[in-house]
Parts: sequence; structure tokens; C-alpha cells
Amino acid sequence: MPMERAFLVKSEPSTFSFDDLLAAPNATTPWDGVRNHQARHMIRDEMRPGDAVLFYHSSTTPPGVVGLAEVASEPRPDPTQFDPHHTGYDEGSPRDEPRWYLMDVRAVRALPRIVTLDEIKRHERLKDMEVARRFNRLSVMRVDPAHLTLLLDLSERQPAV
DNA sequence: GCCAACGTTGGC
DNA sequence: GCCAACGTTGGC
Repeated sequence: MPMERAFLVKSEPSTFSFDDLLAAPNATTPWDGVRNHQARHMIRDEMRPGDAVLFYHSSTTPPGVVGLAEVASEPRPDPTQFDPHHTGYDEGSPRDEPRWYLMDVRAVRALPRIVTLDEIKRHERLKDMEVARRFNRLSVMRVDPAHLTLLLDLSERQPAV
């Protein structure tokens, strides 16, 4: 997998977990429902097939990175924005210039162990990751490729006490 | 369950 | 266009 560009997506496992992704057909799912402009910008204008994606579980005990995935499609309009029965319905989104985009995400592998948010915050070389910033509510964020490599490496080893 | 951050809504 | 109220996110 190319490691030039890396991202992180957050999901509450009670809604959609990394195991759910592994169990999906082709271990792939459309990452729909993103309704934040910054996240939209990343999906539409930055993320491309093959980019690495860290899969982060939020609102868990503990929260942390549990899996490696990849972008598995070009960005395309999120069809749920046009569905009046969907919670992500956006009445004002023009059909010819849709507001919201998605990309397919494919599971690569579960990490040998969770790398917790707490561990990231404590790690001298990971503590600057965007996900470690207080009150960061973005559901899609950039990851420094060096941070990606280090975090994957760390997941192969026991956590520091 | 609390609460800080922050995006959205709506009255004016 | 301002800004208060409200809703959501997500760690703790």
C-alpha cells in the first residue's frame, strides 16, 4: 500500500465497527453520512484510491485506532443526501452540484492490538496527531505518513506502561 | 451524565 | 448580518 497519504476515520462501533467492515462484502463499504464541510473537502479533493486510512473507534472504553483500511474508490456524491427517509437528507443539496461526497473504504487488516488515544497522547512522537487534539470533532482527518508508520509499528508491540 | 467546542438555526 | 439558543460530538 502506498504510504504517501494517510487519513483517519472515526466511527462509533455501536453504529459501525471495524468488525462490521471486515464482515462487509469485499470488506468494503461506502463511507456515507459525512455532513461536515472540512471532512467533505478531504473526501472530495484529497482522498484517492489506495490512500491509507486508520480506523478509529470513538465513544468506547478506551477509544483508539483498531484497524488499517484504505480508500477503495474515487469520491462520488453521497446518495443519502437525496433520500428524504435518511437522517442525512439535505433538502438544499442541488442534484447537479451535490454538497456531500463519500468514498468506499476497504478493510486491510485489524491491528494486532488497539492503539489507544491515551497512548497516542503520551507518545512523544505521536502526541501531535490531529486526533489527539482536545475537542477535535472532525470525523475524517489527515494523518502524517510518519505517524501512520510509527503507529502501525507500535501496534505490533506491547504498550509502554 | 457532564461539559467544552463548535456548527446550525432562526429571530430581529 | 448579528448573536443567542440549541443540537451534536466525544472524552472523561
